[in-house]
Amino acid sequence: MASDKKNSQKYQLIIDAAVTVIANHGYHAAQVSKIAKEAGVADGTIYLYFKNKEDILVSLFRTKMGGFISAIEERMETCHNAEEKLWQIVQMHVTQFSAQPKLSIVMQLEMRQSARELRLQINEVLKMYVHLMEDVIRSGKEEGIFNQNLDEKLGRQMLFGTLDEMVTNWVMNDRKYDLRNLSTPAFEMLLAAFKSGSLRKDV
Amino acid sequence: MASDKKNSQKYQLIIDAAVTVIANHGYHAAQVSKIAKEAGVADGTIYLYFKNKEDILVSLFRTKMGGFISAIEERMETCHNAEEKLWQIVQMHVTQFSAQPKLSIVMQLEMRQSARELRLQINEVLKMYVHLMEDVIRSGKEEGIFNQNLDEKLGRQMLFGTLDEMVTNWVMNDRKYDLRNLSTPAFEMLLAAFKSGSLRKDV
Amino acid sequence: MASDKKNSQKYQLIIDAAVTVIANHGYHAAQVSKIAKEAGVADGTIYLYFKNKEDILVSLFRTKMGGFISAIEERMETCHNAEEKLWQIVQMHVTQFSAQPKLSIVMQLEMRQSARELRLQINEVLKMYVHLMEDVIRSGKEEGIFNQNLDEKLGRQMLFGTLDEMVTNWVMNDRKYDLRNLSTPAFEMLLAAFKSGSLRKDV
Amino acid sequence: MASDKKNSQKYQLIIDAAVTVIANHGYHAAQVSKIAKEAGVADGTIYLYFKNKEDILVSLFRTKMGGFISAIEERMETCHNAEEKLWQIVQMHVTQFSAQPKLSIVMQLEMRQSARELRLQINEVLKMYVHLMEDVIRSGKEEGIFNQNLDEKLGRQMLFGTLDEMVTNWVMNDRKYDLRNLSTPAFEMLLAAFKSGSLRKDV
DNA sequence: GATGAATGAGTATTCATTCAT
DNA sequence: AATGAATGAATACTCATTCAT
Repeated sequence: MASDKKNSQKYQLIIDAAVTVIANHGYHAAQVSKIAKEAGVADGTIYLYFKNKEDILVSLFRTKMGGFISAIEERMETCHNAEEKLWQIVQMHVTQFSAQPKLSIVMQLEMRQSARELRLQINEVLKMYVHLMEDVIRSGKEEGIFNQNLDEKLGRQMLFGTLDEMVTNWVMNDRKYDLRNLSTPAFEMLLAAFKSGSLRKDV
Repeated sequence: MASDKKNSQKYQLIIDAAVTVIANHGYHAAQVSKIAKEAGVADGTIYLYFKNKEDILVSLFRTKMGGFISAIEERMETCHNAEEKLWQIVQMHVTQFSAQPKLSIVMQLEMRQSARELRLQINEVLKMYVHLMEDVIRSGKEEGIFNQNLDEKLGRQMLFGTLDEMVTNWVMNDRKYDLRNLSTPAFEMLLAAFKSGSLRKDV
Repeated sequence: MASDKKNSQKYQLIIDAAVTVIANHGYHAAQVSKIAKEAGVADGTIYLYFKNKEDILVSLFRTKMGGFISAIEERMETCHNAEEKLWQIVQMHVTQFSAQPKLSIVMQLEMRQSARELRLQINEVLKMYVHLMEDVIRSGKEEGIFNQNLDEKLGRQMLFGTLDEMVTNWVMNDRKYDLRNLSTPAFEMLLAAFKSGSLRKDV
Repeated sequence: MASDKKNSQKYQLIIDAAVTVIANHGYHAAQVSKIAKEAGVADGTIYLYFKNKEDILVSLFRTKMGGFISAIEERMETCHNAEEKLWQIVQMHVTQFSAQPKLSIVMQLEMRQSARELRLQINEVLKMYVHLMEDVIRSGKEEGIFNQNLDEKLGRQMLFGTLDEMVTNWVMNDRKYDLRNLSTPAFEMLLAAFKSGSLRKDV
């Protein structure tokens, strides 16, 4: 039944309405009634598809971030080594946010204002992304491309932290510049960082 | 007069009470009356020292983050080159948060839930830190240590993004490990990243 | 839609509850929650029908005073000259307040304690009554019944001031006597006053 | 001791400060601290001269209205008959308010917003004025100038209601015109009203 | 499935008054 | 007498959620 609902037309309709309302009015002004109005349904109808307001937001995050990560995972399969994979992560991360300005606002600025409890659920979704990143770093080490001493968690923190800060800055500056221009230099710096230890070791 | 108040004993008392309450109960459960009780003053007394609730939080951030940044700036003066300065930023950032667990929770998790308006004021304070970081990167380029093509803003985003993500992960994992152990590998990776371009140029 | 709400059962229910609460407890003790309880609805329901507390009071005044004035205007149409009209004003003013003791308390004593802003809106409603009175005085002059030199505004001030003071005194004396007994002598005095100049002119 | 205080310099200083503050900021914005500041004394000092805030306002009313009524009573003594006395009341009432714009605002608009309890004490002060007016009407009847059937209370209500409404309208219209110009026509109308019955009796 | 009117818990802030100095 | 820092009670309004239709 849950799956029935998630495949239903209105389920997506309501999630997209939530994205629009949050992007336009901000997280704190995104009342359930406003989302219902944007979706063209009655307030009560929301509760036929979602347990409560938090469920809308978690579902929003799961759906959108899920698609985001899936797209990257798909690309991974075409890659021959960790360097290419790293490039795909950087490039896809930047490209996908570039292509969805409304979603960028919601993800980078507004949803971060959410309560602790919701943030925990968001983190559950992000774990997939985290694992993906750590897998790439691990395989890079196995391939001998990255420094053998590279801490996988620290590497992932640098990778995610850098990408996240890049996108956040871009959104906070009203998306005035083309974020995609930063993917190549960012990739090169991250690559150098991940290789770094090895360089010195060679000496 | 404003300075009188800020130097007063109770001003700090109330700010410290706010840190404690937010760390213990979370941002959304931090009612003014709870802060007053923790500080051992009457609710109304709060308003002799702060304009409103938002003012408590902004002052908290300004005071604590101001001290944080000042401590780093002070260290800068003892450094002879950009590499040393970068090390000081990484090391001090990590050390200062390590030493103040309650403040870490407040800064990394709770205050990010604040409303847009408050976050704008927080960003004003952070600008000082951003400038400090960009200054270091710029001087590193001038000294020929960092890649001449290194984008100062992108470099700063990587620096801040990495440090911020490191601390956030540490806090979210209940500070189970010693954050300071990460400062050396993080510094080395960042240094390699900032030098990276130059290596290729040498070729 | 606004009209839908104003015609709704609950709109009137709440206004009548406000009259009762204000009459019984006084203006300053008339909390929204008390009005809601008296009306038998939840606090929040009030805000489905009124913008805020002030809106309840303005609506109360507009509704009640509007009906009051309409009743007088209706009677005006049956009158053949200004003297009859003047009589209707005096008699209806006195009769209507006599018939609604609770409303008299609210109008004459309690609502006058309202803040400046609310009083401005009250004055807007009263303007209708003022115009009605001035129209009668003007027509009396045109009919040659009242003194040609009679200042319309001054005449209206005497008419309203006298009636208002009569009702206020009656309410403040706990409505111990029959206010309607004063309508005939009051009318005769006002009539003499309005004619007065003309008498001397004849000489 | 009470008399000591009332004769003290600061007692009057504080009352005059209250008039100024209420006239400038309105009744509801006239906080004790604002009055203290205007008077140039500390908040606590107020309570050495007045029991509480209400006591300031009652004292204000008693002092100012007392002087107002005394001035009229004094004039009464120079009058030879009720007609002259009536003229003095009308003329003095209008003249005294004309001469004190700030006090007019306070008396006619602002103090009427006061709570029921305060209003009762104000009415106590006004009783002196009421008696004065009723005395004049009674003497007018005894002198055969006014209608023998004239109800003293009703007559007084007309007299006070008319004067009060005249002054209130003048204040509400920002004192744009010379109120004193209305004293003669108002007097003539009132005189006619008070004589009225007698005219018909003569017939 | 769909509606939307009704619910009611929860909280920042002001300001008259006090009292230690 | 004078001060002014400290007190703490009191209240309108929002909005997620329900449920009768």
